[in-house]
Amino acid sequence: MTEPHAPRRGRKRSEQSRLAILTATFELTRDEGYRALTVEGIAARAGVGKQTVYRWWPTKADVLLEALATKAELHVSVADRGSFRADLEQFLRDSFALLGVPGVAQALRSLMAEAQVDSQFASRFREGFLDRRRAALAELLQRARRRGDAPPVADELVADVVFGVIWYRVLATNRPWGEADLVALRDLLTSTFTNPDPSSRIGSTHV
Amino acid sequence: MTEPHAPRRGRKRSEQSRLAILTATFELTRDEGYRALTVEGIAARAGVGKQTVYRWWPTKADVLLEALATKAELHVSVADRGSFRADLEQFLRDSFALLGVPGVAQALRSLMAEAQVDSQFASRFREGFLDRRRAALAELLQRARRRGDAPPVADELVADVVFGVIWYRVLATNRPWGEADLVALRDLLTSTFTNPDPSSRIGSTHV
DNA sequence: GCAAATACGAGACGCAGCGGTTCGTAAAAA
DNA sequence: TTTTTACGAACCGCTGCGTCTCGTATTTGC
Repeated sequence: MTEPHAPRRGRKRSEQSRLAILTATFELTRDEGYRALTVEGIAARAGVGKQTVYRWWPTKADVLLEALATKAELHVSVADRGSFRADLEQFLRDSFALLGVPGVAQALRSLMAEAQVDSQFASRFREGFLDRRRAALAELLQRARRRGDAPPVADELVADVVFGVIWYRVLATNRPWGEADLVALRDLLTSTFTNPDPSSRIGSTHV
Repeated sequence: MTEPHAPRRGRKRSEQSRLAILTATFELTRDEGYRALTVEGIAARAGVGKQTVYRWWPTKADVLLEALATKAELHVSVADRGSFRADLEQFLRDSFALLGVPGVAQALRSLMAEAQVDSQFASRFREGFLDRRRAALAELLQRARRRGDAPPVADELVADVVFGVIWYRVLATNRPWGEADLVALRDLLTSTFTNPDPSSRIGSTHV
């Protein structure tokens, strides 16, 4: 994600400095907030020159993105649990657990905020995080389609609902998660339902 | 929202300057992006002293929040359309239309981003925007409960899904809205469910 | 072993924007 | 008419950005 270099001669990149930068960035964001995160602060805390940060990362948000990947296990289990219902439940459980790790929610909020203001970083954030999560859920859905127990809803909508609810609560409300939330969301997306008014399809703006 | 003053004597607040500031702020954000929005730039464009901005608003985000309320009709229709299904459809239609107004989506993304980084502003953003929208939807849901056609899902979850999907698409994907999105979301939330596995209520962590 | 190449920590630079202050002036109420 | 408040304009010190330049350390190619 950060290695466009393939040096042939000369001193090698210091892995120690790299890790010190990532750790300092993650901890500073967690403890002081993203607003207080500065490149100079990162360098000072990591015992590193500013240029060493600028040499390897385009913005401090990119440092935080990599720090997040390093500090927290972002892997979501895609193990087959027999049914889409169980797979989805585990996916949600993993996601909530990740958000419960100190600093992770803070980092994610900061990254999403930065993505709103820096469109270049937004692309990298999508590729480096958002799209990967979406791909993981898509894998569960494809397996469900094969199995025949996929929800009667477009995959895209399922993903929008899952990630929409999670992100909205993180960004806008900050309500903590409970087991009830998990069950409710799982049940909403794994129930067979019948449309009470099949005639009201597209275009009926009014009653 | 911005009037903590109740002046008794002396020159009155200039309504012309106030509007010039709001217009400049909205247009600068729409055309140049929130990153390029500075208090000095607002003042220059509005033909106003910097202090006139600082006197009435705590941060530039608060100016933008008020500008949004001034420039776009934020009112969501809560007119009774006979069924929750129709009410929800209209709510979504209004929301999509609002997001289609040039500059509005940009402003909302900027405000949400700022709220992630400034917790004081986050409170004001919630009170001044997020909570109002949620209250409007809650009104539709209460009416549906009275009528008996509310969805078989907790009101809070309905709100999380509606706003979650909308915000997630605005913040994370930026996919445009189509009629199909509206129908899909409406149908997801206004269908009768049958849970395929009623025994798996709370607590069944595994299959 | 030596030279070229590259990364390192440290610190300097000019720049932009912040948030606050001080002008002299304009308007509105007592 | 005096007092009070808001106004546009300009200035201040400060912080952080992003770049650049040191002298030094480390690694590969010759």
